[in-house]
Amino acid sequence: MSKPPTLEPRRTLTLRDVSEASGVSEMTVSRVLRNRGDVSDSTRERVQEAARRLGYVPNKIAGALASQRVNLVAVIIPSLSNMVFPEVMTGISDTLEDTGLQPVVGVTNYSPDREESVLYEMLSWRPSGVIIAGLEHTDAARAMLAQAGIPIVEIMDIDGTPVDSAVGISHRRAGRQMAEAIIAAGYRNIAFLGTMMPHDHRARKRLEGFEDALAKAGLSLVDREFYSGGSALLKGREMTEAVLTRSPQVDFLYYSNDMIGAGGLLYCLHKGLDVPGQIGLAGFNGVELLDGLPRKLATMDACRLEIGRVAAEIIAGKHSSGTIGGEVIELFPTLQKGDTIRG
Amino acid sequence: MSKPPTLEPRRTLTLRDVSEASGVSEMTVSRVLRNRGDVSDSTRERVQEAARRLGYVPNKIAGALASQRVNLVAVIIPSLSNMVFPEVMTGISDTLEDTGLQPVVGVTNYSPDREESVLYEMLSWRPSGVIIAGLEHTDAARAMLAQAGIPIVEIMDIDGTPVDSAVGISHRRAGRQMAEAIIAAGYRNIAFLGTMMPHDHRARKRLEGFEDALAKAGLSLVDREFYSGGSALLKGREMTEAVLTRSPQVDFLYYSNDMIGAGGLLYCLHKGLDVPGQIGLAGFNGVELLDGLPRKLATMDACRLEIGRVAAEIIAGKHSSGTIGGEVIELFPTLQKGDTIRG
DNA sequence: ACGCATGCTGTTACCGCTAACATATCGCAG
DNA sequence: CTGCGATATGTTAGCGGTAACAGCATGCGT
Repeated sequence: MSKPPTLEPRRTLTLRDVSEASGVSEMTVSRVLRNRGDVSDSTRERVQEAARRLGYVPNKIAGALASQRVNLVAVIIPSLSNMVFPEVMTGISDTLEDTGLQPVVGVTNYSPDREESVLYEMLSWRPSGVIIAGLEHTDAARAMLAQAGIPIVEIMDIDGTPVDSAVGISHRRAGRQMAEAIIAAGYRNIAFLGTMMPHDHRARKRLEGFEDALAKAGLSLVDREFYSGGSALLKGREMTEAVLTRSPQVDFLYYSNDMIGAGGLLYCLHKGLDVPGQIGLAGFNGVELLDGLPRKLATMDACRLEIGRVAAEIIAGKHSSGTIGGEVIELFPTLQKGDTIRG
Repeated sequence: MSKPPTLEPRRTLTLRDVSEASGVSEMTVSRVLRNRGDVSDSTRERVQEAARRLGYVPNKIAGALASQRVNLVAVIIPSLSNMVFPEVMTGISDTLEDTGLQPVVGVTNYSPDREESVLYEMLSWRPSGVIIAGLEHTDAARAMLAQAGIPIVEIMDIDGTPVDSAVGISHRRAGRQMAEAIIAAGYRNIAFLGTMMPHDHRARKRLEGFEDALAKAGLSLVDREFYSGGSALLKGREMTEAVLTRSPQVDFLYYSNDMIGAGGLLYCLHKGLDVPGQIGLAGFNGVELLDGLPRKLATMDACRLEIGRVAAEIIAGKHSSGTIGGEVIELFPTLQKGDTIRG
């Protein structure tokens, strides 16, 4: 590596360097760079020129320590690889865009312990707020959240007691609604296919709501199949084959997410089954992927974008409601029957 | 909100609080909490107990300023929603796991200006290293990277000149290889379908390599179709229909990514076309999704996990090669012919 | 007995920046 | 001319930790 043609980067620059280069005090440089307080136009220009020429990048660590203000928002989610959280992130980023706040992502892989340590790590950077998925946390994590003294928003789920605020949907209700729609369409031999992850509380709650509604109609699941890991599309295919082989009487397949539902749908179509006449299917999430499938899978959208948007608004303090903290905002997903529930 | 039953969190705790609560100096508390230096067992326990009881969370801002050490690695990528970067992230996280380093993600949405400002923002937190996608950056961004005085790893692509280190594949070569395989299989009327994004340099380079190889065989693309935004699966379907309608003689469809390729494949199968006899298809990336498709799409994996792993190793300073900075590491993707190229 | 390494704890001086206050300088009403 | 508010800049004192070094026992070889 040849050294760059300009100034060699001997050590990192400080305000003092810019101050010396422009002949004013550090304080004035600080004011110019933060665009705060009164500075004469001539000084401002001189300082900006010097900063640009030197390639000065301010040290936010020192700035944050001195000002006791950090423009970071901790976002803690279980995973990035399943289409749902990236969209929540989009909602958050878009809303935070013009607030000066910046999201910082931490991933837990659905492990409560990992969540706890990620949270600890992020809190030690003293963020302005925390957005965290789910209502289930370790006792220690809950205590940290409560003590942090900053706005906390638990997202995705509202079936439980939040530490501070919550934005999400009722997964129990979502499961119930889907069951009711399926029953109303005349299906009676219903199977469930989903994740095995013991820590996917939202999938669990949907199943609970689903079974409640079945029970109310005097029905119960005729079969169930669980998976973990691997290609969701492929798993959906394999699980569907397993269920249909084991329980040929099944006339409806309820999947815990759209990806495995899509796999199941492809399998059924491949087998030449009559969908939705002979057999119906439904997933959950309303992922965009489904638009490209040969037939549209029934699903419920999880209001992901909206959840991100509202959570960010609460943190940024610009959410409509005037109350300070402690609100639970329920969003209502719409059921899209697609082409895989008859009627 | 009722106040928690224990101590009210009046203000955030400092080392001093723990120090007073345990009757030792702040320095000793600091030593205990960082597990550094010699501390007697009895003192250690007393301090830990106090810290735990108070719910003390250290202030890394102050710590970083004092120690001039920050355990963060900036990771700057164009997007999170397309399956490829999440997997790179996994490689990075896994490798950084036991180094004490922590990745922090910034997303640019394929905008060079946004990349520049995200980079500026992250550098102002003085990270220990930067992992950034691609070799194309604004002049200002390149200057910042060069001046930062920390290890920089540009990932995904090696067709160009890196600021410091680079880990990736040659997309030009990848395009060329795929073209050669297609020609060898006897296809002659080849169309390209891909993103229009002017800033997806890697897709562009693949296409360039692809066309080079075609030209060398005396061929050229008989049609091309571009898209941007929307559901990739659906777009693949629509574009494929458009191309096949417009240019019925086409016997091979080369897609710039697997997702649109999958859409195209589903369309072809739906239309009852003979794949790969009558028409062949290929994508790029080797995404796991493909495993669930009725037929396996030909593709080339982009070595995503490996790229993340190696990049993180370089930052962590534990990469095999003894050299200090400035290395270009080329990875070699394998071509998977799947079921959509004949022969 | 002495010297010296070793274990444990405390003291001091910053890290780079900003809040708060102090200090010019100037225009202009009284 | 005086006084006072606005404008523009500088000075001081931290923010909450940690590096570096300074005590002060204690143990041990000689």
